[in-house]
Amino acid sequence: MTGRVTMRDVAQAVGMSPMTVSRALRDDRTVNAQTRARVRDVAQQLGYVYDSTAQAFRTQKSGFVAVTLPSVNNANFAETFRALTSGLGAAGVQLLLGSTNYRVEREEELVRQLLTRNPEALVLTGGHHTDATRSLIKGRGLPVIEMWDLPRDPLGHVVGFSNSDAMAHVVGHLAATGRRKLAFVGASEGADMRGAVRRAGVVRAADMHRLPEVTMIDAGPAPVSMRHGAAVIEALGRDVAQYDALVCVSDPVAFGCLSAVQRMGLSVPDDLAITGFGHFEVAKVSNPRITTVNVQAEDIGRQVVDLLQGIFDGDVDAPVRVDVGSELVVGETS
Amino acid sequence: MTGRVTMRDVAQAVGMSPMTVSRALRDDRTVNAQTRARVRDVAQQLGYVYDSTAQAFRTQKSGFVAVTLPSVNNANFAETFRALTSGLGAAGVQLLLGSTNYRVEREEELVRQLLTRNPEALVLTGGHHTDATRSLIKGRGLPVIEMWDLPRDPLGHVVGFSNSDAMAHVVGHLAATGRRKLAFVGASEGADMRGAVRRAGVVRAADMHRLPEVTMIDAGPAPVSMRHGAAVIEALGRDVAQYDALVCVSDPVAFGCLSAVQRMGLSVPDDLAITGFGHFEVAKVSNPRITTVNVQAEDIGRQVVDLLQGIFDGDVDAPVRVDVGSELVVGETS
DNA sequence: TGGCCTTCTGATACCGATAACATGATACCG
DNA sequence: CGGTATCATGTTATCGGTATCAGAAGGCCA
Repeated sequence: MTGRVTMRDVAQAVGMSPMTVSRALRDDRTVNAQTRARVRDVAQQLGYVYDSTAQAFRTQKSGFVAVTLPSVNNANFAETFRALTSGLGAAGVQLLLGSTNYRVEREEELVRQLLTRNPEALVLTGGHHTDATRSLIKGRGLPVIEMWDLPRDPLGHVVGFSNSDAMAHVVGHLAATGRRKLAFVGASEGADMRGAVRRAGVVRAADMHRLPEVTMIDAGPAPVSMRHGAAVIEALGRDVAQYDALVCVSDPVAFGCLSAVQRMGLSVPDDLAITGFGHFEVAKVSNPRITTVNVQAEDIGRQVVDLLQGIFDGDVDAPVRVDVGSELVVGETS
Repeated sequence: MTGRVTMRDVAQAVGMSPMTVSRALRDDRTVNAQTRARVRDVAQQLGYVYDSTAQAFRTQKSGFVAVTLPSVNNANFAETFRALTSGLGAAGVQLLLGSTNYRVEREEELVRQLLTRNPEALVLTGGHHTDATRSLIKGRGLPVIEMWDLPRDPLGHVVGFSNSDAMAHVVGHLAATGRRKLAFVGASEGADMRGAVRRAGVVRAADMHRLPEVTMIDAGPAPVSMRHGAAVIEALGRDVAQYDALVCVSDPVAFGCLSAVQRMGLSVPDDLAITGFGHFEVAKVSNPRITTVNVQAEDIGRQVVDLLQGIFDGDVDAPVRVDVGSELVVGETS
C-alpha cells in the first residue's frame, strides 16, 4: 500500500531535498561527494527504481529511438537491429521496435503509434511509405533516417544501397559466364518494394546485356523464404531445366531452390546456376556455396548509429546520404 | 516556437475544456457524439499527436511489456517475438525489447534499464538469472513470465518446455535405430544455459540407454550457428567418422555439420546420423532433411499473450505453469 | 410546479522528476 | 573588514494528460 519508492522517499531518508537526490543520482558534481554516495546507498537500500517516464515527461526527451523493420525474422534486418541496439544502448538510448510485415499500411499504423511515445528520432526501413505516413512525419522537427534503400525522394537522411545496382552486378556476372535464359524467383508483386526493385533491376540488366526476356517465378506473398523457394521449384518440376540461371530475391529462397533442384537430380551449377541476395549464413555454408550479394547489414546499423550520434550532438544540419554499397560474392552455384 | 500541439490547443480551437477533448479522443460515450466528431476533426487538422508519455505518467500505466531475448537473430526467438507483438499489439500494448546476447549479466543490466520504464509485465527468456536480477524483480508487484524453459524455482509464471526431456527423445530415437557412439556439438560451457541443459539431457539419456560416454565437441562461445558447426567438423576432419551420430544443439549447427560432413565425402545418414533442435526452416528444406525437435516457438508466444491477457484482466492469481511440450520430428539424417 | 434523474461539460489536483532561480555558508581577496 | 566568488543545497513551477468531484441544462413524472 506504500506505493512505489520515489525520490521524495529517498530524500526524506537522507534528510535532504528531492532536488539533491535527483542531482546525486545523475552524478551531478555540484553535489558533495559524500552526499552523493550516501544518497546512492540509501536509494539502493530502499529499492528505489528511477522513473524514466517521469523524466521523459518533464524533460520532453523520451530516450527512445523508434525503428521499423519489415520483419525481425530475417537475419539481415536482425543484424542491423543488433548493431543499432548495441550502438545506441551505449549512448543510453532505448530502441522502440515495430515490424511492418512488409506492408506500408502496417507501417503507417506503427509510425502513428510510435510517434505518441515522442521518440527522439525515427529510423525506417525502406523508402516507400503511404502519403499519410509522410505527412505524419513531415513538419514535426523529428530526425528521420531511411535505411536499406536509396530513395529518390527521401524524408530526411538515408543510409542504404541500390538494390537495383546490386542485381545488375549479379546479372552481369551471369551474362559474363554465358548464362542467357534467366528466371527471377521472388515474392508476388505487391507490398514488398525492396523485392520489386530487385526484380526491376534484374529485368533492366538483362535487357542491357541483350538477354532474352526474364521469366518471373512467383513464390507467393512476401516474405518468401526457404520453403517457398523449394515449393515453387518442386511445382515447376523438370521444367526448371529450361533456364540457365535462377536469380533469387534472397539467399534463403535461393537455398530452397537449390535444394529442390538437387533433389530432382539436376546439378548446380552444371545444369543451372543459382544466385541469392544478402550474404546470409546459409549461402556460405550450403553445398555448393551460393553466389550472392553482400549487403553489410551490420554496417548499415553502425552508420545509422554514427549519424544519429551526430544529429544528437547537433553536428548535422543538411540531410545526409550514405551509400554503403554492395558487393558480388561469387560462390559455387554459378 | 509554438511548441507541440496539446489537448489544450485542441480544446481552445473547439471552445471546450481539455477534459472534454481527452474524453472525446478516448471515445468516451458520455461525450456528445457531435462534439466527439468535431474534436477529432479539429485534432486531425491541427496535427495533434497524442502524448503517451504524459498518459503513462498520469495513469501510472506505461502500456509497455518488457521482453528479453538472448538474440533476435534466431528464427525461433524471432518467431516468438512476432507472436507476442501481434498478440499484444492488438491489445494496445507495446513491446520493449532487449537482447541479452546469452549472458545473464547483460540480462541484469537490461532488466534494470527496462524497469525504469515502468512496464506492466516482464517476459524473460529462460530460467537462469543473477541474484541481483531476481531481487530487482521480487517485491515489486510486477507480473513476470519466464519462457522457453521450465525452471525449477520460477520467479512467477512459466511458459516453456523441458529442453532436457526433448534431448532425451532425440537420444532415445538414435539408440533405437542402433546408434551408439554419440557426439554432442554445442557451444562452450559458459553463459548459454539452455545449451547446457540440452547437453546435460543428452548425457543423462545416453547413460540411461547404456551408450558409451558422449563426446563433447566444442563449437565455440554462444551463440553458435551454421558456420561454427561447419568449422568444427572441418577441423575434426575424417575423425568424425568414428561417431555414429552428431547430436547438435540447434538446427543451424546441425546444418553446418551436415554440410561439412557431406563435403568430405561422407554420407548422411549412412556413415553418420545428425540431429538438430528447433525445427528451423533449414531442417525442413535441407537435403537430406534434418531430424529435429519441434518446439513451437509461435505457440510459446501465443500462450504468453493469453497469460498476460488473463493477468491484465485480473483472472490470474496463482502462478501459472504451461508446458507446451516438444515433439521429435524424424527427418532423413537419422 | 417542484423534485429528481439523465446527459453533458468543467474545475481542480495530481502523477515524479528537474530547469531555473534563490539562498546560506565559507573562503578568499585587496 | 567589506565585498565578491565558490560551493552546496533548497524552493517553486512545470511538463500533458486524466481521476474525481461538481454543476448546468433539459426531460420526465406526479
